Amino acid sequence: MGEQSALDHDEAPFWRSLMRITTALPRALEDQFLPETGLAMTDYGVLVALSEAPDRLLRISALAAATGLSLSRISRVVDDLARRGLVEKRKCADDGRASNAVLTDAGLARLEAAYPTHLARARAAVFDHLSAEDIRTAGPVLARLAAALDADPLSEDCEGAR
Amino acid sequence: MGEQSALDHDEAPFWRSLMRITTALPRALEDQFLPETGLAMTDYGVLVALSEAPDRLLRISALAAATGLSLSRISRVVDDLARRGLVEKRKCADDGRASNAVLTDAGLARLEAAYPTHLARARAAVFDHLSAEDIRTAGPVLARLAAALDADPLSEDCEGAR
DNA sequence: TTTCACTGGTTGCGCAAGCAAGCTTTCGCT
DNA sequence: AGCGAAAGCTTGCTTGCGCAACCAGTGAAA
Repeated sequence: MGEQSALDHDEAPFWRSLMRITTALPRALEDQFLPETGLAMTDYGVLVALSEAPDRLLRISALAAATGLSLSRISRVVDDLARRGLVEKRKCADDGRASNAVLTDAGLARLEAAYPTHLARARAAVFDHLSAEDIRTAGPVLARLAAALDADPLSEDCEGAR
Repeated sequence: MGEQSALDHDEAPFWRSLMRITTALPRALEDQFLPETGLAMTDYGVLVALSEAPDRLLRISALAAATGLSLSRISRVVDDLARRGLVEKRKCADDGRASNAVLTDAGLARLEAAYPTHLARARAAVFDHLSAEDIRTAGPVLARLAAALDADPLSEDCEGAR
C-alpha cells in the first residue's frame, strides 16, 4: 500500500456523512422498532428475506448471504425465531448437512404486522428529511456502493436452494 | 401513527441500499484497520475528534456527542486509551464533576500513523467504486441525512468546553 | 468400500456497546 | 446557609455479534 492522496473537498464530507449514517441510522431504527413490534431489526431482515424467497424457504447459508450476517449469527437467530414459532427449521432432504428455514404463517403475519412500524420509522429517520429529487439522484450512487460492498468479501453467485 | 403509503419506486431501492451499507461498511473497514493500526475504528474516531478540538482537549460528554457513542462507552474507551498513553484524562478545574480528555503527543503520532491505512480503506471500500460525479451529487444528500440523524435524538447546541 | 478432504452448520468464547442505577459535585430556590 | 434537583460521569449487567474450533454428512479417489 503506497502513498495515497488525501480525501478531496467533496470526498471528505461525503465520508463523514457516511460514517455518521452508519452509526446513527441503525440505532435510530432499532430503538423504537423492537419495543413496538417485538422484533429486532435482524429478525425482521430474516423474515423479509424468507418472505421473498420461493416457497418462503431458504438455506441457512443463503439466509446469511441475503441478510449479510455471519453464519454463526444466523444459526442462532433462526433457532430463536423457530422457538418463537415464526420460522420452521427442517433438515434438507437431499443433503443431510444442510437445513432450510421456512417462514411459517405466524411468521408472515408477524412480518405484516410489523411492516407499518418499519415504514413509519424509515420515513421518520430518512425520507422525511429528503426530497424526491434527493432520492432520485442519490439512489443510484448508494445502489452502486451497496453492490460493491456486497461483492467485495465474497464474489459468489448463490443459486436458490429449493 | 396512522396509515402510511408504502415506499415508492425510488425509495425502496434507496432504503435497501442504505440498510446494506450500514451493515457492510463498518465491517469492511474494521476488518483490516484494527490489525494494521492497532486501533479500533472507535478509538480512531475518538482520536480524530480530539485532534480537531482546540488544545486537543474535549469534555467527556462532548466526545460522546462528537463520536455518536454513548456516555458509558466513551467513558470506558477513554479509560482504555488513557491506559495506553494515547490520551490523558484530567479532572476539569472549574467543575469537579467533569473530566477532559486530552490527546497526548503519542496519541497524535499514533493517529497520524494510522491515517494512511484509514485512507486506503476508505478508498478501497467506497471511493474506488464511485465517480467524482457520484460524490458530488450524492454528497449533499448524505450530508443532509447525517445532519437529520444527528439532530433527531438530542437537539442540543454544544458550546466548546475549554 | 474405505478413506480423506470439503462443505454446511453449531457451539464456546470474547469483545463492543448500551441501559439503568449509582456517586459526586454543582446549581437554583428559598 | 441549606436543601432538593440536576449535571457529569462511572460501574454492573445484558445483549448482539463474530471468530475459531468443532461435528456431521458428502463425495471423490484409491
